[in-house]
Amino acid sequence: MPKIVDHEARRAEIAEALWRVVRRDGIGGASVRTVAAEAGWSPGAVRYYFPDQEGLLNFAMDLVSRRVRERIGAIEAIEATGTLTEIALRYLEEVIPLDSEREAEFETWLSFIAQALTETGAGGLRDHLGPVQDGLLELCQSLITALSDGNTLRAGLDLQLEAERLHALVDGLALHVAVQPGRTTPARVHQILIAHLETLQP
Amino acid sequence: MPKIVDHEARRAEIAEALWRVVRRDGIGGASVRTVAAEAGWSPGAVRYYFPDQEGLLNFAMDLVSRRVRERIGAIEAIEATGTLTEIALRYLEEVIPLDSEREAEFETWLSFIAQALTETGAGGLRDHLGPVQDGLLELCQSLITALSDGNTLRAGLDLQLEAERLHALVDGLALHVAVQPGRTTPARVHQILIAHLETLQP
DNA sequence: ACGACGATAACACAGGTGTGCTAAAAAGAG
DNA sequence: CTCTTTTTAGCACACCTGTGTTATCGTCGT
Repeated sequence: MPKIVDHEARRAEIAEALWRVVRRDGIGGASVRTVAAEAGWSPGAVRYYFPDQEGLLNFAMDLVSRRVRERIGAIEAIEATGTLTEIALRYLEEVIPLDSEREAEFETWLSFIAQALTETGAGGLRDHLGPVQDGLLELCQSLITALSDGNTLRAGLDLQLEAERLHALVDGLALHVAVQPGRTTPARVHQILIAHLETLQP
Repeated sequence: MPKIVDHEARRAEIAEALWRVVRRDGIGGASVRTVAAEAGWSPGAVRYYFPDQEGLLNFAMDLVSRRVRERIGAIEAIEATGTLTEIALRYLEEVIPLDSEREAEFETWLSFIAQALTETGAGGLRDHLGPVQDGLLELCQSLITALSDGNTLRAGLDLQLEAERLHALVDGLALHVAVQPGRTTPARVHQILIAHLETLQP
């Protein structure tokens, strides 16, 4: 029997190289050859795992999607000390790109979004947009629900609307951090999120 | 004397063709040839007005930037009837992509952002990011200030922080409209903005 | 040792790209 | 009409792209 490699792991490794290329040169710079060079293999080797580049791009975007949702799922196990608001804050900051790793992830994701929006109808990159969006929205929903159940929420609020408002705020902050990190600093994001959560309190 | 054409107008016309190509095929699809075909000229003609494609891209992005800021400036003349909150709402909805034209503009802008973020340091597309961002932030600032001066604002609010929070909310909503127009409808955006402005009232 | 087969590399081809250069066309002044 | 300058089209070159095909390498069970 010949050498056996874990295909899925190898594909993930190549996809991560794709991310780095996309972040460095934009999505247009992600050719089979450049990705192969970034990953440290020959173009032929890359094409063994991905017959065409469309499949490569799709896999890479899907992998981002899966990683993001995994991370959102993983933070269920976050430290549950302090007030409910403090806990909610900790959840949210897990999602906003405040360190360089998540910053890279968000910028890459932004490139994917821009590319996916050019495709009309479903069936390509566009299919990966919804799940990530949904994951973050569901997180916001469960946070709002938790605040509500803990009587940490003003009465008479529309919970669904508040979740969507929080969701938009979080994505907007993430975008601002990416575009103008000098102005929208992590500390500033912290302040704005605190202020927002406080306005939800009784 | 030879035929005289308005260079600036012709460049703008070509830049608008560039936008259409970017929106349809992504920024990678915007070559000198494709843009020329979209604009209805020969590649040579396009190259007469833009010596290289980097200049073309820069001009096109700068033109978006100028147009957006012009539009923000132009809505100073908006109808000033109703409560201050209603007026503020009308301003904000002038900025969020709720019709197909501004939707196209926003998607194109998103592609530019993604591409600009790949460039390290200043000097390229990245220079056009700040001004647009600033324009929208300043609009939010003046709206918050107007609400404050009109005693339509809760006491004790940090005006600068509220402007930034509103700014992030607006950009997040715009992003959500672009990514999931099915879920984030214009009517929903309207509701969320109203809810947000109401939380700022005394 | 050997052979079989998964994994990798290499090459070939047609097509698209940016851009430098050159020839043609158009249009008003004299 | 003719000349002059601006504007447009066209061609050529080297380079990069995706992908199909073919050959080589490495590793293991026998």
